[in-house]
Amino acid sequence: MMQENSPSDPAQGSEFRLRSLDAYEGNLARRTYAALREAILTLRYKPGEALRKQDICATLGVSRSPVAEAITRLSNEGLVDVVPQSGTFVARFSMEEIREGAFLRESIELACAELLAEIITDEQITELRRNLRLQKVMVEEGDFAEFYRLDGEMHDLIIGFTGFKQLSTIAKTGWLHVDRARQLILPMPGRVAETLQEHCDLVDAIAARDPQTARKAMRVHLGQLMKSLIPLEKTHPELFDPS
Amino acid sequence: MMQENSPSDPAQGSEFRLRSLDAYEGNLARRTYAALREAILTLRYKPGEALRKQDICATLGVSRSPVAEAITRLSNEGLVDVVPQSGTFVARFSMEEIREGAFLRESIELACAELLAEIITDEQITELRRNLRLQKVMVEEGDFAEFYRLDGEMHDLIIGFTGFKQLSTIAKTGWLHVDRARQLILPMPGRVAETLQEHCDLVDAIAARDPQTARKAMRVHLGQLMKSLIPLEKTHPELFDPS
DNA sequence: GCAATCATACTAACATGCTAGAATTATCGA
DNA sequence: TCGATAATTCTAGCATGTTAGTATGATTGC
Repeated sequence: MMQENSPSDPAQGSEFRLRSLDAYEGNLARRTYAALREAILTLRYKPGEALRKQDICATLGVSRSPVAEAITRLSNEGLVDVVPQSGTFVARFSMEEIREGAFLRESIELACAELLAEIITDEQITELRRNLRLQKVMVEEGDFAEFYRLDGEMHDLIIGFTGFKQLSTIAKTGWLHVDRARQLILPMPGRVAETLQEHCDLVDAIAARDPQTARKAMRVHLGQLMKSLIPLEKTHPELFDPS
Repeated sequence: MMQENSPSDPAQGSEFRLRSLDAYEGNLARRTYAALREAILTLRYKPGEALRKQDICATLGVSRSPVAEAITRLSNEGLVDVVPQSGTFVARFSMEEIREGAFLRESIELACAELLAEIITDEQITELRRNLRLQKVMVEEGDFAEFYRLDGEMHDLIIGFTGFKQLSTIAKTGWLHVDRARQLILPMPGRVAETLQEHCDLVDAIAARDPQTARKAMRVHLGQLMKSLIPLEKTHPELFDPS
């Protein structure tokens, strides 16, 4: 199978793309997984690119076992494609998968919002509003990276308030593909401000214990996001699955 | 860590519990995973029991590598608990996890039902009704195993009709814990008939393109199921997580 | 008889050797 | 020059050796 790793590539070769395993915790396999995952999600490994086990082993200073286990996990999440007896390749974007991830997260969060309408406490609402205030500051300061971190944290809070432990992980796993694609769009101050407003609307609806409105707010929010992602398939066709 | 594998156990020891790998497909690791998974879900391996890698290797006739990989995957799904440097144990039931699995599936299916209200085709509705007729036959014949298989198939159909490919897998993964616990309750003809009726209500609502009613039907359906599961924690305390 | 200590037998985790098959490159023939 | 074929060099997958840490059971000291 041809996987077109353009040979004339600027040979970003030797691995400056993986953070040291010290940055993570757990056993070697888990840390290797975390390092690879981060590199893939931040596009330091490009979609379609081949993953060279030997290089990874050398760079991280571990044997093939933990690397193999890490790759298995990445394969389960759909971040890499394993071709038997041939090679492992960073998965290309697929608009279908992106839609699916967004749909999954919407499903889960809508259900959570609905549940929360009955059980959310005032302290929890306060925590959400505190997060929103920080988001506002980051928008004003133009610190988009931190804004997106807070964005993720807010969604985590909403899901976590239901008391379910695994749900957030599942929602995030589906969200992976969306997150990776989002790396490609430069944050535009105007759009970020809109996003913040959408977050406020969502939290307002939850705080008002109004699941119907929360539903609509979530719908709008994700709809806007998808609208910004769809053009990517035209502007970066080489990163997308030929479908 | 003490895991109390009562030593005076009737030594169901030597492995008659794993089906031959021939019954599955994929590479050895995947087949080993499938075999173990099936044995755990059908309670041939009991919650809390230690998983002996060596026995598994000997029974299946494979080396430790594929077994290790299989166990890693089971661990990710929460079906086994790995204790570093000590052992691997079949996860005990946890009512919290069961609730969570049910909630996840409900979330996904509700969202799917809502989406389907707009896009479902007549052919798809026909397929659902065909499945329901078969369910009815199985209830009448008392073939509960086949009824539950059709049950699962129906849910798969509903999710599959949205066109999303991975969603069904995710819903099923969450549902694992529910399914395993369900093995403990003997199917009562009366309850099974009720279940069938609930399925009919759900499909009717979807066919009528009425997401609100589908919502309620799903709620009722899963609520009934949970009601039958909750007593298990009292009747089989040894299989549950001390929580 | 009982508690603390030590030896033993397990385990998960990791490292590494080997094999079959795929992709690439080199070689050869026209 | 070009196309087919053969050799080489990759890979994933599997088997197995090694190590460090845990639990268990025996032994000892009281």
